[in-house]
Amino acid sequence: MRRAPTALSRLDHEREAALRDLDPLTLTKLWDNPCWLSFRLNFVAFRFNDPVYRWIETRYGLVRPEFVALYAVGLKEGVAAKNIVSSSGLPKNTLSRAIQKLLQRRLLKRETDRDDLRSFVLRLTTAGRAIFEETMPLMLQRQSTMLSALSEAEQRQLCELMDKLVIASSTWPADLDYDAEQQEGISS
Amino acid sequence: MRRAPTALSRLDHEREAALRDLDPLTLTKLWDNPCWLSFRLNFVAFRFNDPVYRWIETRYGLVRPEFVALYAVGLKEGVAAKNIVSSSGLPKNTLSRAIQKLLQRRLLKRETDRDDLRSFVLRLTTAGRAIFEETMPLMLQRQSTMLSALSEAEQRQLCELMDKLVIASSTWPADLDYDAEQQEGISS
DNA sequence: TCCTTTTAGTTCCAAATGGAACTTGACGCT
DNA sequence: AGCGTCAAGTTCCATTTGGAACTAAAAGGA
Repeated sequence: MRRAPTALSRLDHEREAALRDLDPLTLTKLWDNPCWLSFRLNFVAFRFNDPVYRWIETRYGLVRPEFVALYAVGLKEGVAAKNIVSSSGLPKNTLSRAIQKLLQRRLLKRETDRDDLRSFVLRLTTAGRAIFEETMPLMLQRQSTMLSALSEAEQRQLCELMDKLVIASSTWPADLDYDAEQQEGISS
Repeated sequence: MRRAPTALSRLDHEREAALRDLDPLTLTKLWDNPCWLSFRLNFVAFRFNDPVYRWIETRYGLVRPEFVALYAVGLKEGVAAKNIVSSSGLPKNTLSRAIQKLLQRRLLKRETDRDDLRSFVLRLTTAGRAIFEETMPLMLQRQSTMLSALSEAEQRQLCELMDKLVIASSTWPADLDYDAEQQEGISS
């Protein structure tokens, strides 16, 4: 079976420590798995998401889609639900409900968009912004905890490589069988 | 507001194309977001996961946790449910159900572990392995589509950087407020 | 050895989820 | 202007989810 480019390399101290702490199946998924990219991405993303969302849920009683919405509005006042939908990948009814909840709790306010009467412009209330600003430093702290294994240069590299992927992503087919058709030259 | 290390750099052609295709909020989350790491990770991971799981669901009628289990057993015959739980982050009852479904559909078989009578050893049936082997090339194709934006050297770099993060992950606190305590020197 | 604590996996049930249909407004075409 | 199509957001409802309690087996003490 094909392996990840780093398989079996660098069997040093850190690696040994990791071998002890991680489940054997995790090790297989990491170093004996042809699909190395997705597992690493999901694994590292999960190590960020899980503590963050658990903390936010216990601290503020906001579930994931609710915080996604609040965070989005915090980053960019005046967005509409549709923007949050397409930037988050969550279904639009889930976000509709999340926004309703945030409106009820007065963490968000909205006014109809005068240019498109179907749409609403979302803003944070003072209470909403307070949560956003309280949370941000914790998330940044988590990020820097995670990045502390890398040098400054490596952090910049990682950022650039991920950027390239994101930028290229608009050219990736939305469907898997389309990827395969491209490869095999099937046109039907 | 702080920005990602790559913010405003490299405003070249690819970047312009991406600016056109992506939602404005997505651009903010990418290049005007102090938490650049998590958004990039989640974004790229989603671009892999979403087509893959949709395809598997329509093709085989397997939902995500079911395929997670099948794939795990495919990678490493003889694992137990607990291994899949700790390597996937899914709750154990969800995986219990997924495995039941796979057993019913005869994609998986299991025997009690003679060393631990609480536990079961899982294996793929022929039908299960067929799905695993049919799916793998498509996932690899998706992976190489995604990586095609990077040179060979960059791909190796990315793999190594993600490896470092994964290896370091065992030292990251499980809880967010613990991260913060570390930073602020709170001991209670 | 007996007893407490932990662990693997299952079951229960209230809550979240997400596909699909729906409502209302915008856009395009003739 | 009139009409068909598309888009933003909501509602409906069957399904999935996941926390918590549970069962049974293993591990850890004293």
